[in-house]
Amino acid sequence: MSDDIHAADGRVIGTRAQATRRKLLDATAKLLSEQGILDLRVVDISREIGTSPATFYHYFNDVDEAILELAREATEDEKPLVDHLQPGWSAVDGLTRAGQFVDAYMRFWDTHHAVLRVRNLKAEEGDRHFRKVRTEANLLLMDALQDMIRDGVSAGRLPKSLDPFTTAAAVVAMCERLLGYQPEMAKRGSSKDTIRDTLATLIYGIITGHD
Amino acid sequence: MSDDIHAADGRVIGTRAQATRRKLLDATAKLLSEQGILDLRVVDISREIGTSPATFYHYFNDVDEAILELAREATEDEKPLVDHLQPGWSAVDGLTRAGQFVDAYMRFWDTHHAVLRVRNLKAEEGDRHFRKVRTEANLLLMDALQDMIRDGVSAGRLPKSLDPFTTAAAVVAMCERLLGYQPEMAKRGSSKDTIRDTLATLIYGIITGHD
DNA sequence: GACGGATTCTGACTGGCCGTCAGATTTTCC
DNA sequence: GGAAAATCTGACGGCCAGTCAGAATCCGTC
Repeated sequence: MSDDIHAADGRVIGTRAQATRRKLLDATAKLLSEQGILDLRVVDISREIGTSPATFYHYFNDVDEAILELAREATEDEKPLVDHLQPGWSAVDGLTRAGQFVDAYMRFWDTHHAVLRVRNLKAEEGDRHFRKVRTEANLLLMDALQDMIRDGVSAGRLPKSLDPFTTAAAVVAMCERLLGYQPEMAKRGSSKDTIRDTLATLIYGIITGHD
Repeated sequence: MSDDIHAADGRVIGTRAQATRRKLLDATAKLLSEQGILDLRVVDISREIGTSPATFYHYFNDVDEAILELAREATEDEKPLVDHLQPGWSAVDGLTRAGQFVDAYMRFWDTHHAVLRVRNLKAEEGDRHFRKVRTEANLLLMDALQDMIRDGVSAGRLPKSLDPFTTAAAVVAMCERLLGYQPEMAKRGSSKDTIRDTLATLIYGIITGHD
């Protein structure tokens, strides 16, 4: 597989075209976070960069394809988060490290939440491509988490009824979804810092079995 | 506020109309779980019950309004779950009780996931009505969870850095989202039972501070 | 510096869905 | 049986998706 960038018809494209494609992707991301997927129209995306819908369809077969590309880019930004999830969180520094992971995750979420929302919707509605992208992204974190959890179980700090893979998934699930609640929680008195500290404490507890 | 059922123009409707409205709601729910929100068309909903789009618009101003109603109905089905979340989970029976809660939650989710998915999407995209419905539904469980968590914190079984409200939100978040991962996890070897047991163990641990 | 082929872009069109409204049909009640 | 109320729908204007033929631009070559 090559890294060349293709138009919708599969042809490799030059630098001018690459710039147009990039502008279309950026406009898609912008409108997605401003208006949401249900009101996203190709006309608007095109207008946003001063071109016509036909141009959009020159680069993408449909809107999904553009969003899928944005979701892949989000996955790239998720990769560095794994660095925070290396085995060996101790009773001394574990909570601090969990906090650092949560900080990084929150930044990642802030940047990409509009796209991730659609990725998750389409994945849950059964779209094959979005499922694949989501699963790959989640496995990045889950593989690392799984190892740490397995350590905790075999050291007897965590109950044997915890399946490491499922627990890892639960941790990712908790992070993802809790941040989705943020705006409503803010209204009821949970500040960003409270969320951060609570999430870090929970993750630290779940993963290591320390309290 | 009365319990009378209204058409889109606000007039109270009779029994024949109520039956039509109900059929439209059922058809909406059916197509929502079959095709997803992005491909949901009013024409299809109407055709499903052998009527015309104009009839749909007689009862709902738009598709959102119908889905909002379905989301409210889901909330009704969520209320009984609170019974499982009464303080006093002990080291002896706590895990069993957590398991019963998870069982009930999984049944609830199975029934309503297509609607809940849209409710959550719209809520996260900032729709006021869907936010309200989601918040109210979540608070049902969170209020009960919060009390249990507060008990755990004041008894010293849970760390003080856990904010009870945020922790309650995290538990709900974990349940909701993890079940969304189910199909993909099944492919990687996490059976429904594994998910159930792991989730129960996690909830039991988070809420009570026992391991 | 202008010519020709390759690349990139777009105007204009078809088809389909949304949402409305006037009026047809059915029910209710006297 | 007939008038009034309730319920339903055919038909239409407007808007957006997606396509295609051809216009505009770019780039290497002489």
